[in-house]
Amino acid sequence: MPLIDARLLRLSSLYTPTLKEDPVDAEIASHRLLLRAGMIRKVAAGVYSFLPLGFRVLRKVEQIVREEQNRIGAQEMIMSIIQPAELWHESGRWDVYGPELMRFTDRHEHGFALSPTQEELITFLVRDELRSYKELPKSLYHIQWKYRDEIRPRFGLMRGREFVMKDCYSFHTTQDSLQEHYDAQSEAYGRICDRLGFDWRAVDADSGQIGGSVTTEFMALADAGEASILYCDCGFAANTEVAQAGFRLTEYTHAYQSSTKPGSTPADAHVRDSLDPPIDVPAETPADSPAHAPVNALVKVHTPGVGTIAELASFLGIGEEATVKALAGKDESGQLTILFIPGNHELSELKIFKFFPGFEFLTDDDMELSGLVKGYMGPVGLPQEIRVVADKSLESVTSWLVGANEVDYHFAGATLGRDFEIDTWADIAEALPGDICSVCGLPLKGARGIEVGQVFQLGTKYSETMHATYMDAEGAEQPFIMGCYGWGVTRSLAAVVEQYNDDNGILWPVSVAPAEVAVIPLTTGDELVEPAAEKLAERLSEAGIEVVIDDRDERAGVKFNDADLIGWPYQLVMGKRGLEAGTVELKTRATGEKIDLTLSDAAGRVITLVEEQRKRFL
RNA sequence: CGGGAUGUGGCUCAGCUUGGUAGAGCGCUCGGUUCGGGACCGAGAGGUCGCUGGUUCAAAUCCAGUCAUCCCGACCA
Repeated sequence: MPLIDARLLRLSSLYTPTLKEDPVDAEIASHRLLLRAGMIRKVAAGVYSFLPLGFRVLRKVEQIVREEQNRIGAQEMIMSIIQPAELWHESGRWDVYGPELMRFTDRHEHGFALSPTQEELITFLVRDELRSYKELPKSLYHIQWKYRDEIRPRFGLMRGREFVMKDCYSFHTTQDSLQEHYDAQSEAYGRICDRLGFDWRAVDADSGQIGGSVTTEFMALADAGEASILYCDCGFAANTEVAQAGFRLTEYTHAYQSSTKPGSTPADAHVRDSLDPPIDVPAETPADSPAHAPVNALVKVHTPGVGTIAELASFLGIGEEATVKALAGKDESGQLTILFIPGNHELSELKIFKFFPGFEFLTDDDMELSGLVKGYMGPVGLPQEIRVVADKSLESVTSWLVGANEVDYHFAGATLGRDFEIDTWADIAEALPGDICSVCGLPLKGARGIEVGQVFQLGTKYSETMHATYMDAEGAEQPFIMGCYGWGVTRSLAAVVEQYNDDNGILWPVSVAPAEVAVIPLTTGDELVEPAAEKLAERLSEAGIEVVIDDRDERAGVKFNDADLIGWPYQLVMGKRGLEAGTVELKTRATGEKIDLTLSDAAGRVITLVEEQRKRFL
């Protein structure tokens, strides 16, 4: 058996150890199938080797990214993974990055880091040689291994400690110039998503550790994704971390009325929309019943032992969205703060930290000391010294159902401006699907996503701390205005499999498939089948098609199953039966469709199909 | 780091409760029969039972520690 065949991939000699059974440690589709198809193997937690077929796919993903970067004028280079500690000290991130930065010491006791990202090195690289405004703008990228000692690597290639990332850095003299390249990168990222076949969304996001203010994440939609996003048909889309939902007005304009039945308990109470006309109060109702109160009156409701939102909602027989949740904490100055958010929402930690750095919740003891009643906090009658903050979505809600600051009691109909005031309105609640889009007012939809890319406008954050400057037209030193653009290459590979798989295996889009066409002779050694298969494979290969031939001495079932598992997009099945009638079978993996072609037509038809697919992904 | 779980031939797992001989299926090697959706028959190779220590006449099994891996949470391409 020849070891090398430059044109044809031969399964008989290819190293692709496929597995019949699911590996026990693999949970999600991409991890499971890439292992089973013999494309990757685990080395350690979050560290994988790419076997020949996996490597081919990896190279194809890289090539698509490379072409789209080159197209917008970014220049490819390659920077080292090993980086001296001094650079990281200079930017201040040696300490900030924390244990996630993989570090080591050489024999001379010099500290180094394995690169998790390249802001430091690229800034170091250009600051002494890119000196004049005449040389700007510049955009430089490389596709390189990255190292991050993740707290919890998981899901195979999805969150590894070693992964391939394309990272690009651009240098500008003006914000306009940065914006222009940022837009070009965003468009390039959209094209990469399209060429990889992604169902994707570009979303507003948090800039995290990298810093900067303007940023967009590119999400491949998939249930296995670690990110959650909210989007709207109007085009709005954001990472749930930062999504600011519009007012959930109608949900909260409820007033409480106690039941009118004599001897009734609060559990019989019902909640009605405040815009409705007042309900009729039957004649026999006692004169002191709250039922006689105006609809928006402040009503104290006895709610014994009801200390949580869930209990309150079920006790009153209403939805959690009709209640207001209170949380007590303090910021770094020690200022006591009560936060109010819609009852069915959670506080967003990311948002609260932006408003109140160092915010932490009050302990039960602290609450008692401050005179707060756990489980029954509300805005009515709070001491002056407590700062009262409420989520923006509550601003237009006039009537609140809240704690009465007294054990076992809540207030219904607590009215903003009449019964209480809010000191600060802030976006602090995490938005949910069904919340109102702040752009168009329709309900938001939710989805899970895999973050495959993110673009940032860094501004002068790194150039200032690392003194990276150029000379402007007036001869004055100016810090570079920078952008950076990351794309997860290995993660993209996993994302493709997440979106393209079925019970039998992977359904590679032609753009990244390890080969475009598989020729599958069903009987080896047969004087009719074997030469015909070799000839057909040869012809396709000569036409520039990437062909694999399954020339292993295996039974038909094994070949079919491996072909579907690995996911060759087009499979030409050649059996004795068909060939005697002059036909071969063409199976399209993505659709499962099988059609018979005459032997003489087969090559031409498949070449046309592949070329159509190639165009689709260009 | 907190919570949960698992470590037994290459893979998937049984055996552990109740200590005494290490097992199955798949895969692999050889021979034969088969050959269009993971064949069958026969023969065979292959295991420090994660590691260390303890209890015991005797430990895969009981005890302690430790390491690794996976899942949930806090961090992120």
